[in-house]
Amino acid sequence: MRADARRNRDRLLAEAEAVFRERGSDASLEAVARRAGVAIGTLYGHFPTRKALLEALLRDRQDAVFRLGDRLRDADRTGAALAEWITAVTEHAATYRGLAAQLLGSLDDETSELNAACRRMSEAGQHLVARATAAGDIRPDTTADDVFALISAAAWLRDQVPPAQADRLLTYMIDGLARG
Amino acid sequence: MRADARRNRDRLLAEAEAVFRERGSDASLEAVARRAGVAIGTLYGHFPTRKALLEALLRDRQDAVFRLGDRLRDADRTGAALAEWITAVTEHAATYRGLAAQLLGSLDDETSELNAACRRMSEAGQHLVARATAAGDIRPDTTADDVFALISAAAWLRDQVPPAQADRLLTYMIDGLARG
DNA sequence: ACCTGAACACCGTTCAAGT
DNA sequence: ACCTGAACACCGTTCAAGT
Repeated sequence: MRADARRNRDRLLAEAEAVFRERGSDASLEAVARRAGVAIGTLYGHFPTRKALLEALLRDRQDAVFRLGDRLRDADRTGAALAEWITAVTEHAATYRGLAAQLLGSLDDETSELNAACRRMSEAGQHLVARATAAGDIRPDTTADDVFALISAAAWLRDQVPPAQADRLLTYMIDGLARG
Repeated sequence: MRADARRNRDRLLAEAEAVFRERGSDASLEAVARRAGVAIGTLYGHFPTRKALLEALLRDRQDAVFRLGDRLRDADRTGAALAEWITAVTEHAATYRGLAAQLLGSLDDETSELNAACRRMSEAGQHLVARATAAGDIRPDTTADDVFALISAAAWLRDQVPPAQADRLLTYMIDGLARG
């Protein structure tokens, strides 16, 4: 990759991060290009879709989430492990306003650049759900899709209400999952 | 109100209803005006903001919700009454994609044309929450704002996942509220 | 009293032309 | 190999001019 291309790519990612944090993940791509000091076509050259740009932005953060998933795989307290997973992924999915909807919508959309990441997250959740149901820690009919959807709803809430309230409501949701 | 103005207003409401159902509550207002056969200025003349248009669209449906609120005011089983209220308002808030966010955001925004409706809904909820906490049917620290936020999250979910799953997750949330 | 539609500012996306 | 920016299609919102 040419040096100037690399530099443009890096600047685009940095400005996209800033703009998405300020205005949400549906913010203007023209604004991102403008702030990065490149033409709009350069943005499209590096990231053909908004989701491709989002995927690149989330890469590093996702790795941390997956490491947590690995660490929780064999935890003794399966209910607590699932709760910790849900809390971490909720925070991840609330990085930018509007991201939760994109992630939830990408789980079943194979054309989405976010699909692979969503599937990996869902599969990590799947394992934790299976262990928690086997241990009787959560409702027996719970699916990995349920957990992914609940996480998305909690992440959506984090963008709409004060953090303390969002945390409390997430606790309610997790408890609702536990109730048999 | 002049007869032609009345006719335009009615057509605008009918087409907005259709367009918002198809494309969500942030659909193009130009498309609404186009389908109603009037100029875009006519739409703005009748409804100065998108929220004003939404408010007019929701009026009838809201009345039904408030009647349910009145009916539940003195119910014996306060937990069940609150659950019924939550279910009904969730359905109401999921009428169009994107509406839940507008409603939740309008609760504390006095400049929003939806503010009055949100406050009325919140107050009806407030009474049911107070009765349910007094009876020990739900967590004692639950507020009317919590319930409104939970309803919004459930409504948001209804636009993202299949109805059966949304119903199941709403049950989880309501149970989470009940857990002491 | 109400309607029209041009005007302005803005955006998503593509692609021919440049370096 | 990559970048530029004009081009096209679309939208939100306002407001002078019409009826």
